[in-house]
Amino acid sequence: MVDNANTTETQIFDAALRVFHKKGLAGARMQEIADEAGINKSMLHYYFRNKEQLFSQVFFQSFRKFMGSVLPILNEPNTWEEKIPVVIEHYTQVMQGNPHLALFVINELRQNTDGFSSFIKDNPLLNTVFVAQLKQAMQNGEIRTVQPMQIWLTITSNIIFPFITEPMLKMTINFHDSDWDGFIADRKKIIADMLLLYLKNS
Amino acid sequence: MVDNANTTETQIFDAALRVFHKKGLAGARMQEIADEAGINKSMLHYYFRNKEQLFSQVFFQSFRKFMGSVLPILNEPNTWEEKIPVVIEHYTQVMQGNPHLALFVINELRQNTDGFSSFIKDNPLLNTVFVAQLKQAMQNGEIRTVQPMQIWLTITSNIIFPFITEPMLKMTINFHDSDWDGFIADRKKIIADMLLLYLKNS
DNA sequence: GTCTATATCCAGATAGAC
DNA sequence: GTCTATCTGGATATAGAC
Repeated sequence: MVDNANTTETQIFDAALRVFHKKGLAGARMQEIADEAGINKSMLHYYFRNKEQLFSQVFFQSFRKFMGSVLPILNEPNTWEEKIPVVIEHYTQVMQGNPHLALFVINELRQNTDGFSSFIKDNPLLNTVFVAQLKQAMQNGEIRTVQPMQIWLTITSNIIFPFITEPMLKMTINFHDSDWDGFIADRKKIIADMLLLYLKNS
Repeated sequence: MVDNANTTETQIFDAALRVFHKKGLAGARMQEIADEAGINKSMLHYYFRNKEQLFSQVFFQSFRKFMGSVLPILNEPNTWEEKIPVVIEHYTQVMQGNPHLALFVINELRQNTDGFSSFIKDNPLLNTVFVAQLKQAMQNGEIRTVQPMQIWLTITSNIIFPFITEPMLKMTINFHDSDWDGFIADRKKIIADMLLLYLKNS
């Protein structure tokens, strides 16, 4: 099988992803993407026709990575309680590997709600095994009755928000880089402990 | 005293604030700001010289509203326990009154870390009465020992993140507008309860 | 202070040689 | 497929009349 991982097209795509993630659709420049890819600007148009289409491809891959990558975890055959730290660990690693991903997706989605809504609607988040397990545990009286969406938002807010405000945090307080890693490590445990304690205490 | 609230200059500033909040620095257009203010485009340059300066003024006011407005609350002479729901309520109202504020500040700050750092550093967040009270309670063994920054991030993440992802949430699940208000009302109580439970359970 | 007209620049996109 | 050169539209900014 031929390795197509390093074709011109993928080089452009990877460069575009980096630039769009950092600058957004409005702030990105085709010239900068070309420079980042180390090729000529016309090549962008040759392979992707125009800026809009190049952006679309980057956006949809990013959206899937941000929203879709967690679904398999939520549908695994372990307990809801076991899933929580796994989800936290998952998002931590996604954020660490793609520092601009979350803010990019949130931002572009906010500005172009209409354009993407057809692609995105019917997100199966609320139909996962995880949510079914939570509802069951609530019915059984094992945990407090709360909207599953509140639980989901508690998990994601607590782990994603620190990353998107990371530059601000490092600026306003004196975080050294070594402190940051420890801070995130602590945070993973705190979030899981806090949520479990809340759910089980009725 | 003369009322200067409706001068051309303030009309421009208010219009610029709305447009910059929605579109960001890179996405905003001077023409759109002029249209929004109902005046001629040259007026923007007459009063604010150029786009950069107009943006700066908008940004710094927004930053103060986002970060600075909570400081008085944290320094009031009530207990740390009383402050928590007040802070949550405060941020809820700021978000509801300025739907684009948080994402705007987070975003522009991320893209121009250097440009604003001198203005922003030495944020007195960690020197507030609130943080002093938390440390004291930890020393007394009244609450669990955690970095105050973890507590602060738990409060802000849980209440701000849902607002900045609001369009996404309304898109991916079926939130009707009436549900949303109830969801936020529930959320305020959940966050406070969850955090207090966690802190007091050692 | 407010407007119209215009200068200047820059980014996206295309034409066409190789 | 890849490059250089160029076109075109749009956005910031200025000049200058009133």
